Amino acid sequence: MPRIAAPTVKEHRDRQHEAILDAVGSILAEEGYDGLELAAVGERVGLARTSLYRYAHHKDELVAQWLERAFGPAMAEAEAVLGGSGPPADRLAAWLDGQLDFAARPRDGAAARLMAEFDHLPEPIQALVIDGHRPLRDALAATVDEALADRPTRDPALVLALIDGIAAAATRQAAGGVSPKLRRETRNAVVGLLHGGGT
Amino acid sequence: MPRIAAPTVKEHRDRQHEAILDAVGSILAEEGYDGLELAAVGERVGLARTSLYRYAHHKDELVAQWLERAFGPAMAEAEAVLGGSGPPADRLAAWLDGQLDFAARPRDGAAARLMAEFDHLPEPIQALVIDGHRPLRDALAATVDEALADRPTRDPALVLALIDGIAAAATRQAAGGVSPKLRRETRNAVVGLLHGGGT
DNA sequence: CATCATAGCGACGCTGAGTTGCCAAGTTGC
DNA sequence: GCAACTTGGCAACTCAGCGTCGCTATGATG
Repeated sequence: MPRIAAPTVKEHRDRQHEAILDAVGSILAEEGYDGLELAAVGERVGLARTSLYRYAHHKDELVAQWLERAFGPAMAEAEAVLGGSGPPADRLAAWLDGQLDFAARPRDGAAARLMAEFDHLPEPIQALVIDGHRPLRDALAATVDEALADRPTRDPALVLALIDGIAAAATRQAAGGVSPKLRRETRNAVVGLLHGGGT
Repeated sequence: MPRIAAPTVKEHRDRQHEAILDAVGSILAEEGYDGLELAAVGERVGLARTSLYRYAHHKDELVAQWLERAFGPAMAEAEAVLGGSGPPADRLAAWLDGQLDFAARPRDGAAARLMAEFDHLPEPIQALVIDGHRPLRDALAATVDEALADRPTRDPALVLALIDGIAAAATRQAAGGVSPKLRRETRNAVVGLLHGGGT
């Protein structure tokens, strides 16, 4: 155990782990997923590339850990917003507002970017993350169901998919900053999607 | 020039090229972009892996060629639809209809899948293809501008981005078949996005 | 028929992920 | 306080996949 810079080994390990995930995040923000190389991660932390395998079994696991750390709190909050009280359309709009804020926070730029590109990530990562997302997906679906409860001709699953598309597009836009216009257009788009609709 | 199975060399080359792009397409459909390996492409065509470099400088160029072949006609048609006559909202709806039909054609499943995820493809591919897409993007933007011409408070760029998101989400849904409901929900979503809006 | 152009291929080099065995430095039990 | 144990770190290795190079065989060209 060479070079320990913390009171205890356990603590040292925690710090290193944090530093590694920080490096992963910043590289993801700068280079994107395809530009993420373990050698670069190690270099930023001051570790040999192979030492990273003490903290994760695979490169993708490192990314998954980082996603968990980055998304965990925001997802919990989003779930709370969706599960709150008030008209479902308002809750959805509030959720979207939160998404935009999250995407706009510079520190979480990488997170937002990956969220927007989720479909393109390698299968294993999707699989690793999808479980963490399930509660949020369920909350979203439930809220859309509720919003459309008295509109039997609407198709909640499709509406949910379209809201998803809007949210993804808006999130991408928000990476460059959240303007009032963006907030308004997005909110109107979602609310319109719920209220508009067919016969 | 060993083993030629066509009247002329030129023709032989064309056939090989077609066969290679076919192989690229089928592998893309089966394995996705990340699962595309030149060795597999070569094997399907009956060529050594390295021989593929006679037809493209890089792996990504092969993908770009395939995209061009796959999207070219559909893009031209989409451009024509958008540039047609009638209310701009109707033209956008018609364009979306075409997108859904295209995505639902089994033979073009891989193309539709990649189109839906275009934004998430690796940078080099985007760069290679983006030029081919520009006319369509321009036509889309122009149509949205036209649709919002008498609504000075709206933001055409943002609306376009959101329509994009809806189109992508709908295209993904359409890969599993186009139901009347999907068609209706999608159309309403886009039209609502144009007509709804702020103050 | 001599020359040229080029499809195809095998050998090679490079990069980046993952494995293995060793060492050094904390931790633990007596 | 020392011996046994644990574990972070690392260098050397393997492996997969992309791209390059030089040669050969064969069709085109005059």
